[in-house]
Amino acid sequence: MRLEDRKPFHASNVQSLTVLVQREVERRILTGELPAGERLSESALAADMGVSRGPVREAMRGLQQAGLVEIVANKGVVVRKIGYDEAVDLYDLRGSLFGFMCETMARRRTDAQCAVLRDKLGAMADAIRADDKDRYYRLNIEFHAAIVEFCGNSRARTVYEGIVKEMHLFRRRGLSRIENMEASMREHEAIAEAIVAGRAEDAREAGITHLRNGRDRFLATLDPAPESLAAAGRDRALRRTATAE
Amino acid sequence: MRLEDRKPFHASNVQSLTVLVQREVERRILTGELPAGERLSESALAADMGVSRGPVREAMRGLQQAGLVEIVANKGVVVRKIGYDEAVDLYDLRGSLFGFMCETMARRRTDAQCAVLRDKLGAMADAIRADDKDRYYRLNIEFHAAIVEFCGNSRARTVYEGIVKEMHLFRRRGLSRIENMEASMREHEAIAEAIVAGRAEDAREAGITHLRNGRDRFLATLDPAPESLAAAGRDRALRRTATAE
DNA sequence: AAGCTGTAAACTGTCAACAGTTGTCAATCC
DNA sequence: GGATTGACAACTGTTGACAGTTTACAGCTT
Repeated sequence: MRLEDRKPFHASNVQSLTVLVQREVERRILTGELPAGERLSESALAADMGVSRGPVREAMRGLQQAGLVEIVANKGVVVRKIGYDEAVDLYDLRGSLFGFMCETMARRRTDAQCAVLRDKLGAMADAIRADDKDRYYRLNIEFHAAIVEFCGNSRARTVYEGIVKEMHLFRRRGLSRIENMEASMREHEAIAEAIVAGRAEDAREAGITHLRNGRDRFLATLDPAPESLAAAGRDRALRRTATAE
Repeated sequence: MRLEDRKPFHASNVQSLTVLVQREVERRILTGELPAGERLSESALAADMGVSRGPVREAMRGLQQAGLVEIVANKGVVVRKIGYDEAVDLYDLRGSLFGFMCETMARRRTDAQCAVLRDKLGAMADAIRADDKDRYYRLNIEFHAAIVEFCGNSRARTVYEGIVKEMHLFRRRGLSRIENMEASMREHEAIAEAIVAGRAEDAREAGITHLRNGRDRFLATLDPAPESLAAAGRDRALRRTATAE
């Protein structure tokens, strides 16, 4: 499939090859088609996609800034590898940002936005009753996306979405499973309730709590959870040595 | 001055032209040498720095991802222009991040790090006694930088520093002035105290408060402060029309 | 046999040239 | 007179080629 064939034609869809290449490589990384640690050859990518090396190089530069690849001078570019501690840091940062966005949306919410949140919640409750985990997972993503969008802080949104992408670099399994739908649902309800009521501080805490629980649920599924996770005030150098992988 | 002459030679300093160009253009943007809204010509930049257009294009791609420039297909690159509302959003986001970093440092702090904070505070008190605003300003930056570094979350640091850079795109004056050193000092003391004591939640709130106050002090100096700032729950579209500039 | 050295292949960094697009401006038509 | 069209200039998008570096491997030395 040629890159240009993806979307129906429209003037605004005519992008530079750089953008197309960047999007495609990003997709391959996020789907795991290009696993973390993989070394990327410019010429190989260029040949594979039928373009010259220029656009590929530019795309790599963009992906580097986005944190998805690392570029070493005269050696090449590799898909970033994320260790256990770094993943925990990303989870925490993401949680803090999500809390901020919940708080911000609570301050700026409109009735229409609140209605959207309520709709999503209703659909999620339906999914639970039908025991449809896949549908619940999709709605879960939509619920989060709605808050991210409605918070209205576009820079926060960019940063948040970048971090979510980056987190895909850490392991791959488990990311699309929600074991305890009921617990997840209760947390969503708490978030939505606080936002709708305009209780900004409560919304922030509910958002952070939700992601912290999600983090713990996910990390608990990992092989031998390094004890460093629980220990507070732990030394940085020490943690580095305990890096997963 | 040639780009290569900046630093003493070391193997790790041998960077690609792309990196050198990106750094140089970033410097010109942050110093205001290239004002917001300025249109950048690849050929002109390339000629000016004595390189070809390739590295310049790659550097532009990096600066775009960093939020410092905007690239429009087939039209060119312009230094990003930030309006009033966007600046307020950036301040809020930065505050939230700084709070997160204070909180995180409070959890992970070491004695050596606490000693550094105390040293900075002492030096700042000296600067106040000497009524040396410039010195206080430098130390203020160092104090913030220390927290950013000691929080240990490297991704948070990257994001935070990127946002600080981006904020330079909004106006330029006033950014390097601190009117009320005593008030600023008290806030710093509150942050440091909470961190040293390990009171993470207090540290977070002190950090957020500090930046919120800084934001208000700065925004208050702007010409006709749009009333939108004070109004909570304000409509997004309306705010957009009130954009400064 | 283990380690070192030199050579060659492969790849990255950079450049200059070509192709395609956008914007300008003057001439033309209604 | 105003709007439209066409050509020209300037610039961006892309390409292929060349130079310098890294890496792997074969051959040599100890």
